[in-house]
Amino acid sequence: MAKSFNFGEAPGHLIRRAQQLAVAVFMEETAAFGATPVQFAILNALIDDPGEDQVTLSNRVAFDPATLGSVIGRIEAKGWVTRKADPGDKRRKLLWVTPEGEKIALGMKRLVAKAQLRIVGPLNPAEREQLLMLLGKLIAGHENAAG
Amino acid sequence: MAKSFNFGEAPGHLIRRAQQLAVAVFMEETAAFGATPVQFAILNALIDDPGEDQVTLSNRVAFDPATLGSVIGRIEAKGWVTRKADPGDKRRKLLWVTPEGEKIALGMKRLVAKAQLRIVGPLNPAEREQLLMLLGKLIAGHENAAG
DNA sequence: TTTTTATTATAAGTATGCATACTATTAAGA
DNA sequence: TCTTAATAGTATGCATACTTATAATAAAAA
Repeated sequence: MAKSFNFGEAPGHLIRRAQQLAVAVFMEETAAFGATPVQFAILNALIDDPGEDQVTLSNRVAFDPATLGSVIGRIEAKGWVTRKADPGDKRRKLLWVTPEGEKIALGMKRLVAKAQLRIVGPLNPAEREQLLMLLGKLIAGHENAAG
Repeated sequence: MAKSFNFGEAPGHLIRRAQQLAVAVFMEETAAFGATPVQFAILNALIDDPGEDQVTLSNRVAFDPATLGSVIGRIEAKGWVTRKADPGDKRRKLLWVTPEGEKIALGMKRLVAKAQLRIVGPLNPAEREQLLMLLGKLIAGHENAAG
């Protein structure tokens, strides 16, 4: 039977599936910590650059600012980060990771690395490098086209 | 400064970014129709296999059954699909695309193909094929490991 | 300096995506 | 047959994710 559109092999479909399983593997490996991939990414980014404002952070990790706000609200409620108003610009709220949040991020680090390895597990080393290179090029190409 | 974890180059991060922009391109190309990638996928799948039940469909397109239910609820409200109870098994609800839904799917088809091309636009033909192959292998590997 | 524009954060609305629980129904076993 | 297990679908809760709107503040322009 003639398929009306071969959706199953379309880039969009494959990328969605890959994202699906990447998140699943991450959550499986780090279940003990109760942090999602996004939450870990934020903690991690803030450990590298403490006192960042939400917009700068959202650009750095490629999150929608509105989404980032709600995510930060959740990890703030967990006591992993704190928001403090910038004295120099009262519109801004600067973000810091709490000792508790730092403990979580550090504890997860090894497991996250393991998860990342598991995600590309079905590929051999050469293929892994290829995939990361191609995804990087894909993303860079769209970034340049947009911005 | 030593980064605590090189998240920006991790497979999970790159896959998330790719998914992000793939959806954005899809929505941009097909904005006139008001259907999301998931909604289009469902319409399309049901055109190929009319009268399918929700669980079978959810397996075929790799959607969570609970999510699929709510998605179908929305496109049913739009009048694009209808749910009819299976006389042979009253638990099942069989799905059909309405003429209106078929019109939408057909109208979108060309634009979706264009979007898929745009998604891999930054890559040359050889790289595109490589990427799809690698993603396919990645997904297949995890499917076999899980099920 | 007053008006306009831009920026930052938040809120509201829509749409996935998954886990869990619950109902209805069917199938399997004792 | 009666009980138990499995299945299909729905509902609920949590967590993204983006768009648009709004409020507050800041910066630029008239």
